Amino acid sequence: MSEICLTDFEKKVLAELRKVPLGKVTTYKILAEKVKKPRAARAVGNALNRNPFAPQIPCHRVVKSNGGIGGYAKGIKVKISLLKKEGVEVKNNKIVNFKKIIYK
DNA sequence: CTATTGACGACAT
DNA sequence: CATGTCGCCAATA
Repeated sequence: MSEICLTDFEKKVLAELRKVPLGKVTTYKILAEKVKKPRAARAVGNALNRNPFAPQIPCHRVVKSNGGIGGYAKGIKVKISLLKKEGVEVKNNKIVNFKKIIYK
């Protein structure tokens, strides 16, 4: 029954996303580099958007390279709430101490 | 195959 | 620091 409904690209992105520890965040660009496609930050965002594993995988821990929140399929508000719940401070749609909690 | 779209990034102004 | 423009990549029609 376990049939792949995702492309290789998406599977790789999700696999790396799982490694992000709680209380930390990563970026679309870093994720793209992890899948050996450093210029595919945009495609990474698309992959997460289409990703059927919404809360199962920490999609909400992915933010923009400049510390911005980015987007979220269920709404940016929910994304911020989840981050705060995990101890990540968010102010004016930006990650506080971004460089200190970023996971590479 | 081409065109369009989108949870992006870097740079210019 | 805010906004606009261009480039980049994968998925979809």
